[in-house]
Amino acid sequence: MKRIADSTVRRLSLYLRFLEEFEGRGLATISSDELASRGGTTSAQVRKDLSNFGSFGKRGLGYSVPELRARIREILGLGRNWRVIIVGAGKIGAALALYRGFSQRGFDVAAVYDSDPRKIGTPWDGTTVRDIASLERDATELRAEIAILTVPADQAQKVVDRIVAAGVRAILNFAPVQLRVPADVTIKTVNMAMELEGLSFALTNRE
Amino acid sequence: MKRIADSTVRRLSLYLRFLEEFEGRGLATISSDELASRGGTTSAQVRKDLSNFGSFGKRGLGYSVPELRARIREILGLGRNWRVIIVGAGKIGAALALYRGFSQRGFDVAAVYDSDPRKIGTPWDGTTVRDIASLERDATELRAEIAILTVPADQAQKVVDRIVAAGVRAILNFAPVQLRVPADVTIKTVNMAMELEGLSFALTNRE
DNA sequence: CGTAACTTGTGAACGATTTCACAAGCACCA
DNA sequence: TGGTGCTTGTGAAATCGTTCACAAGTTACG
Repeated sequence: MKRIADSTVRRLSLYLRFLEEFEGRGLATISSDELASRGGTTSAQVRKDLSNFGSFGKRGLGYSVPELRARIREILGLGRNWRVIIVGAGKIGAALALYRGFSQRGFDVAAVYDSDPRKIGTPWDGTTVRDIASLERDATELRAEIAILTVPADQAQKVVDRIVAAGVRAILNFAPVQLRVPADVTIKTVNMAMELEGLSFALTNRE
Repeated sequence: MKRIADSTVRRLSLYLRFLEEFEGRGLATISSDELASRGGTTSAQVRKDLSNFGSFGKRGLGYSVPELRARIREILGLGRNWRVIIVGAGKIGAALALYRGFSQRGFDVAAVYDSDPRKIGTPWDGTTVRDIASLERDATELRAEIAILTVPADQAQKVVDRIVAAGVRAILNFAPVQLRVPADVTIKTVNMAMELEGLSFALTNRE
């Protein structure tokens, strides 16, 4: 399959959100132009993005909202539920676990891990915090596909190696470090400091 | 000034982190190649990034670690402290406020806002939660440059309009919606759902 | 002082992504 | 049925970002 740009995938996510909103309002069809203006892009961009995967619209009419929504869900792999583990039961991990959007969107938190003996065994939103030492041992039981990493920076690489060893092939990293993973593992890093510094740069270098 | 790519700014942040680490270890100089391999990029990329802002290296030798660190800090606008307000005292807001890296890196939390009467007035890490209604009134006192937005999606646009009205020109948005702001306001959106869907796409469309 | 080893800074080539522009398809209506 | 108005899908052009490749500067050393 043709390589798809990361920016395209992000926009598909965005379109999906708008389509859900439009469907909630009972709209039957939508044009690439309406979708574009809602998402801050252009109609040509919307059509190009979609054309990577087929042709879903009707000339002269636009796109059927429910159909396009279904197609994008399928493209993004949201036709099924994913098993997620959260590694690091600190403040950020807790905030994420409580975020309702998660399970609503088909990402089920299967387990939460920590290395702190004071946290291990404590109750956590219907389950209990597990010892990070049992990560590999639990792997066959849980068969998690996605890991969310919220451990301190200095432990992140060590922990991510074990996550990969446990068979997880997609990682969302909140630790403020650059992690190394094998080529067949997808990792996305969300780095607060980097975002803030981007804002600082923008404020400083206004013309 | 020449327009700088977003990707360049993100890499500068990354280089800065490495330089701090190297300086901590007492290294005096570093080559573009070492910096590159540490950050998963190429030496040409490092040099091109830096060349946007001047020439800081010595041919044959590389870059002085302390000097380059100082230069990048200056470029990113980190030579001063920034006043930050957190709008939305929920779980995510709380997790962020407690994140130590913030103040360490020169981003001072000047105030926290919420609209929930049960939260307003409660103590919060040395200050108290303020009523979001007083946002504009507080503006001249606080002179905040950056706002971190962690309110529910359905309130986000309304709140962001008020943040802009209060004179804030840079916003880090955690609400899972696309926000509209005037052209002179910089907004960065961190959207968990979008990141997870990116992982879902990657897992689904492996060749 | 000359040469070898190394590394920067940067035009030019390349590759990827976005925008343009238009033929072709569809619905509606007279 | 033919004409009008609208919107898609997509090559081609333009723009943007990355990689290549090499001249030129610097140090080390005999």
